[in-house]
Amino acid sequence: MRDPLANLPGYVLRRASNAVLGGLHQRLALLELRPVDASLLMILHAKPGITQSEAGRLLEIQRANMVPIVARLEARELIERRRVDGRSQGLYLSPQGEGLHADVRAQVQQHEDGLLAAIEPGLRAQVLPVLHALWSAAEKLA
Amino acid sequence: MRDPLANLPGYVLRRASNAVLGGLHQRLALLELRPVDASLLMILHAKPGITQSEAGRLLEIQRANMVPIVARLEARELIERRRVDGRSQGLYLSPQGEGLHADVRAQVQQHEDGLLAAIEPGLRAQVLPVLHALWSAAEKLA
DNA sequence: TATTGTTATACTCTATAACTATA
DNA sequence: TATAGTTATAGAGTATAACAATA
Repeated sequence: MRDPLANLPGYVLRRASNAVLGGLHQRLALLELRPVDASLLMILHAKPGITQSEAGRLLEIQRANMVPIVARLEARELIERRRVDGRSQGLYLSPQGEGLHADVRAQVQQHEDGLLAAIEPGLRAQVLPVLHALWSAAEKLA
Repeated sequence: MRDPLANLPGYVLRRASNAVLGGLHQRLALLELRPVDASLLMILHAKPGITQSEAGRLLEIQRANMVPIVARLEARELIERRRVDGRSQGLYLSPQGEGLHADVRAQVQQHEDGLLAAIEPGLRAQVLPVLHALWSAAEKLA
């Protein structure tokens, strides 16, 4: 056997994840964004006004680790903070942020089109169902 | 929409991978092993005498980063090094390593059985084909 | 009391460069 | 010249603890 771990779903899942993320990383680097930055831009586009903590819970990133991410995007004037109450602040895409979000969407779309094109047609429709099933199965066990 | 990124295969792939790996991490912690340690034990069981560099290429871990992994397992007397020539050394499971490998196999098997049991039966047979397709699609694009 | 944002910090994982000894 | 193993180091990502201000 060439790769003795190739029959282990968990192992293949991780290898696939790393390989796919690597490709996306390259594409997003063209926009000077990391994958996590891009995901936050997409969250803010879909849920404008969400707080930093809420976004962190959605992405499974802890409060403390959201700080440098938000600061980085704010420093580039891609996002804005507006006070909600004394302790919370809603996050919004700035006009530049909306513009860059469109580029992100395009890169993500091209990336995924490229991936799906390299997968046998009969399997394509199974990709998302299988991934969601694995995700929810793993979370149920935890 | 609850999670605006739930339609992105790459995102769901990463979330699924992290969730699955988290569960495996907990199980292997019972054996005081990290996932990468367990994967190396399985490689050595399947390919005794493989060199450190070859194992690294198989697992996509760079030479330099293999050093602490091998040192950790050797310090626990789970693996042995035998010189092949002046610069290479074959790696082998020690008797204790073989014993622990059996425990690793059992934990991995239970982990994956638990996962598959939480997935709709009709989807189970698609899991490995989809993951391999994603892996090889991503590597083709790179 | 619980939550938000923050700081500081530590640990793991990964990446690169350089060195030696050998092929 | 190329490869194996190694060292040192830097960069990410992630985890915990603590604090002030506010709900």
